[in-house]
Amino acid sequence: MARAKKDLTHDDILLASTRIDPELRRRSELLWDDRIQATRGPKAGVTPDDVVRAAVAIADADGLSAVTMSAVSAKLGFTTMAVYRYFPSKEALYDAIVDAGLGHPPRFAEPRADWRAEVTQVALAKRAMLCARPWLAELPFVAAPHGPNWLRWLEAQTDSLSRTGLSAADVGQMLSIVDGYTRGASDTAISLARVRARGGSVEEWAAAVGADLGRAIGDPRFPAFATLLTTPTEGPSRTLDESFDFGLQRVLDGVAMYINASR
Amino acid sequence: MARAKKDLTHDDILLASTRIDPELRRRSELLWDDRIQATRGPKAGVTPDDVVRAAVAIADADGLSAVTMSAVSAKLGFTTMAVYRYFPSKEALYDAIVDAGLGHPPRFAEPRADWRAEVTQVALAKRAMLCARPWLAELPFVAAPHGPNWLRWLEAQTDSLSRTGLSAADVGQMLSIVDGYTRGASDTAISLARVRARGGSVEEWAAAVGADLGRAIGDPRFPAFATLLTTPTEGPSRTLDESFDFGLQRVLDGVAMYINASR
DNA sequence: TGTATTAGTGTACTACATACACAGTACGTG
DNA sequence: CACGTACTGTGTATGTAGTACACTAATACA
Repeated sequence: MARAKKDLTHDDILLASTRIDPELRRRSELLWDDRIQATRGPKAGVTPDDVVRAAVAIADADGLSAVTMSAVSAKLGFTTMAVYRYFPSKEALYDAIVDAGLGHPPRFAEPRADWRAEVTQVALAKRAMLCARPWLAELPFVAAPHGPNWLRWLEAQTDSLSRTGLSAADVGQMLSIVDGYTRGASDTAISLARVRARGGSVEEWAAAVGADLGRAIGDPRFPAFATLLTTPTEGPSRTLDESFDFGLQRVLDGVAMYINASR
Repeated sequence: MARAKKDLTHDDILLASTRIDPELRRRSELLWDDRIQATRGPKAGVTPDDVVRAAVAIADADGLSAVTMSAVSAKLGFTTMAVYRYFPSKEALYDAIVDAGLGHPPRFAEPRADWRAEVTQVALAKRAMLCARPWLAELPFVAAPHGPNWLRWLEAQTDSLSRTGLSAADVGQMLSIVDGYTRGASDTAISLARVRARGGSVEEWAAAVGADLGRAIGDPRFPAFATLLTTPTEGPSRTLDESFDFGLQRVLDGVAMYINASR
């Protein structure tokens, strides 16, 4: 079957080097380039990293919407426009706080464990990181420039998955499965973490979510889901974390099945 | 092991009915209540649905950031404040366009297919829907009130998964696995769709993403990922869609394995 | 000792969400 | 049938935020 021209393969993505939007390129460079120390002029009072730290602190304390250019400047003791000396736009600053907020993945213990234990470890750590900084999930990950910390997480998972003996293409595929599940299935916990971060109670959050889902009960349009909600659970109910881990193991069962079949 | 008090189980989420933030409750009601037709006063020029349609059209055409209260009003031929007669805040309007944007899941053919085929069908449809309206993914799904269309998608997946004979709790678990993967693993395609929607070319997007990932090559911090990028693919490379479907099948392998073990 | 360069300031402009008071309209009751 | 009431859309105003631009002051190099 002929492949339509616009059906991009993963390989195509890497033959870059064509003209990139100069603004995007600039934003990306700010995440990677060791900034050149200016020689003339007054000494800078702070470093770009100080700016990022201030912005992250604000996001941690009061959520992403509190991270305004003037709030960051004020935190540093400057007037609003000062931040523009370090980041040309709010978007560029946001790129930087995302990468800073991601932090580092866990380091693997030596001697190395098997791939499955390691992949689980990183996935749980990533989920925990997202819950610790729920504002990260408010930003589009893929659309924005990728910084070094973003790659650190990819590297960790790639490293573990490479130990399976799969081909490079298959490793990439398994990576996207695990990471897709990790990010997608963390949404509920992240939403709870966000409410908590703003001082809301768990009960409040549960009430709001439960009330909306509960509308299914008695509504003829949602019979199966209503049954799901009203059937009492046999045995102990899982916490959100246990539920995530259980699901992860089912996903990894599928991954393992493919690995075994590939040998 | 004793469970800490704050470790919420899925069951706890449903014993709602305690005090809910009145603003949230109001926003939720706007998604569900059949609006009471006012008897006195001038006749409304448009319905709330018209407002939502106008807003969705703007989002489809120019992205979420173009959906401002004045843009929506202008599209309807009104001045800015008119929209506030229909939705008390921009957030409430956003709730409504999210639910409208979700649309309906595909209807299952009769006679019904097996659960796996149906789950695949809905997952692919959901991904296609998200790519068709990439602005949906910019909004926090879980945090916002859930409208009827949101439940329709849940209902479809629940319905299929219920045919497996699993317990209600397990159906819910499998649901969150499949939906987690579906949303998480659609990110890349959504990001591409967003660029396309704004008139950007595929090459442009690929160049930007590829350039950032390509920084791993030659960087000693990312050896495994660099290898992943530089190893030539044997055989045909997958498109993004094929890749998603392949991953989904691996996830469903894991789900099926659990189902078989549960019998 | 200039002179180019740069850090932070001050001011101003724009876009946007939204509060509030108002004008006109149409129903329902006396 | 008239009047009050409730409701729709308007006009105006305010606060917040992002950011352009010109300015002042500081610093190192020629």
